[in-house]
Amino acid sequence: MSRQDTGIRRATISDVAREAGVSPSTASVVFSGKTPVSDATRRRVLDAASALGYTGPDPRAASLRRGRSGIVGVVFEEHLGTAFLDPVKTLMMDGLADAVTPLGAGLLLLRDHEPTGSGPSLTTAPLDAAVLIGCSGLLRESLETVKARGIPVVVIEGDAGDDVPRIGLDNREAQRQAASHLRALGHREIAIVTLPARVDWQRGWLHDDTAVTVDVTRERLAGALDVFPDATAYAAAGSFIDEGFAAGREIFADPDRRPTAVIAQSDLLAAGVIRAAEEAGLRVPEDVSVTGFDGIVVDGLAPYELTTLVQPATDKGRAAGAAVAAMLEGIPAASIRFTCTFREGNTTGPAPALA
Amino acid sequence: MSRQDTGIRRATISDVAREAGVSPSTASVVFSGKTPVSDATRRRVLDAASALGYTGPDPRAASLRRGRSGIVGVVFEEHLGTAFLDPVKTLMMDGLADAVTPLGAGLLLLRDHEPTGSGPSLTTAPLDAAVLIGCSGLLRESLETVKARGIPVVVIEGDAGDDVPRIGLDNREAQRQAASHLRALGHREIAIVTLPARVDWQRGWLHDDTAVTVDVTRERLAGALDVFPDATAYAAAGSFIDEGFAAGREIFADPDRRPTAVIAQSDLLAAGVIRAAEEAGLRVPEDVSVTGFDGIVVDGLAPYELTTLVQPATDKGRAAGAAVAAMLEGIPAASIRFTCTFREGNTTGPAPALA
DNA sequence: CGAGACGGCCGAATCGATTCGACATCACGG
DNA sequence: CCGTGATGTCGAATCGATTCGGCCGTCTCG
Repeated sequence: MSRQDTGIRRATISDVAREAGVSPSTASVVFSGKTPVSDATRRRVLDAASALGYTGPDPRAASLRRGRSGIVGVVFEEHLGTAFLDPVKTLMMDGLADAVTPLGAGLLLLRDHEPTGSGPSLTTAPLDAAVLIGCSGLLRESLETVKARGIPVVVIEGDAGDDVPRIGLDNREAQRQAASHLRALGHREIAIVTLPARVDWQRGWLHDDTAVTVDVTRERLAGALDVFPDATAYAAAGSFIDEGFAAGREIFADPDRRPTAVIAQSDLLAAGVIRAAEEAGLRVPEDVSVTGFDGIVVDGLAPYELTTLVQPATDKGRAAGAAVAAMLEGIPAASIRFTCTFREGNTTGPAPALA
Repeated sequence: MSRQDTGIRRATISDVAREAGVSPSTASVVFSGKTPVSDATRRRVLDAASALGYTGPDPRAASLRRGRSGIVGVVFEEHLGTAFLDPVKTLMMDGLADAVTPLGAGLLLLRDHEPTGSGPSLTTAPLDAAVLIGCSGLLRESLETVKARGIPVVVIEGDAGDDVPRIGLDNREAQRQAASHLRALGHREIAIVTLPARVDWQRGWLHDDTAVTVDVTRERLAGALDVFPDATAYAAAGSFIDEGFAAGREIFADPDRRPTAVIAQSDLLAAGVIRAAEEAGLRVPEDVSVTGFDGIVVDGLAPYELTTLVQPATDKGRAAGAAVAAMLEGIPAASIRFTCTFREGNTTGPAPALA
């Protein structure tokens, strides 16, 4: 009934064993290769299998017995499609995929807060481990479920308590480095374009620093403020060029109060800011300097080369994968904090002489 | 042993049942809700569960018994990270996610040709269904495995034989429409920038039409050639702005043989072509017209509005999800062919008068 | 007041494969 | 000629939950 209605049900390994005249255990071993089998037997089993159209052990049954499903859940806090719009996340996924593949595992996409109820959540999916991405408070909830299920967890860019390995970045220090660079170039009037301050944030000026609940945003902001305590900050609604463009327009709106440099918290934002600057008739970097963050390749930004902080996004993913692998082995995984590298491009230059 | 080494093993539903003083079947029913249970019993079971730290049925066991895992595999033919660079695929994933969520299923990312061997493939993952994306011959192989396993399959943008539902696009007709538009505007000298002609294609002029093995590329090319048989074609190595830029440079290189219009097979390529045109000192659309394909929002292309073919990318994903859902119900799903809508932007205009 | 209906709960079989200790066989060296 | 290993195969238990027929007690309606 519940079976694929081809009338007859698929062959099982017992069927194959019977057909081959061996015991199920032997047949099983032929497929798993856990134990040596004589060539003759192997041949017989394999022949029987293909005769019956048996394509290998049912993963469901295997995973039950093994206690492993070969699936690592990746939990996002945003709409799945949105997550992949972010090149950094994409790169991380890449690294993650790289790292779990040799483990024989695949990546299951999960949403943090499933809206339509019935979806597969942390609770119902056959996961071996989970990787949480992001840092908003929302993840806390997911975290509890997962920890309760006794599944190894790793958190990327977020804080999940001390018992959960964390893959992070030296956001504050890195951002401070970029800020110092600008300071050294003589800049004093600075505007900051930040990533969203909160989930569901609408773009707008950031007057109250405490309003920032997203860790990454807060840390990078702090780094910038370390050097320029008086800088103004405008928070975008996402890491997109268009958001940066909108922010840039705001920032360059009043000719009398134009900053000489803009610190953007992502390369995409920076690209938008540059475009806004061009629109406002400002040359980059002669009239205004712009720094980014991430070190990704912004498609279509040429000939500009962003002055930015290069973060090892792929490595972060890979590290998360490695941590998962370790935990699966029973070895406790340590938190890792990656370091960004400052890269000077052609979007920053000496502060223009005072008008 | 193989257990999570917390010393004691996790509680099972039988433990809970015992603790609550009911039979395992009753306890099971409390969680699944398949059968009415008295409130008193439910309470007892739930209490027992939380006392034992039982977080719900083990998905592995459940899926074995149920014959369903709640997982739909999505097979890409490229590096996972690369796949998400394409906005169209991203949108499709979105639609797909939407459509399978109410089904209670999640999306498992799979690579067609797992390089490192041991990865989870179509053969080893506990899939309820699979969605193949893309169209190269490589997928053929995957297809066989999946069909052999008796798993429902849907193919997006590709041909998999008549017994496999296919979600497609009227690529040729649509592209022809754009070409006709240009023709009506008086254009006669046309260059086409195509998507990759083959997997692992290096960018370059396309001299031999038969070299094109990728379906989408071929169909759109055919549509353009229907109207402009003599058009030259340059095949990019991927759907990126930078690729379009590179192609554009080639195309605009020789001032004596510049086309008056460029048909790009994707919006991203078109954006790059426009940028190349600007670089060459050509105005769009006064000196050269450019059309795209996809109808996506190209981040940072403003103020241009591409003349393009809008394809219902999200709907394609949704349709694939729906097809999967149907097949899971035992209802055979039909192939669907979506229609693109021509949208005129400000990147096409009358052909310039002859110099 | 009795019979049928129905809500609730239980038993037992089942899903399909894996695993490990036991066992048979055969070769070889002392 | 027999003990000792090595090699390969088998049996049986197990993984954890689901499901369906059946049974029992109560409620309802005639």
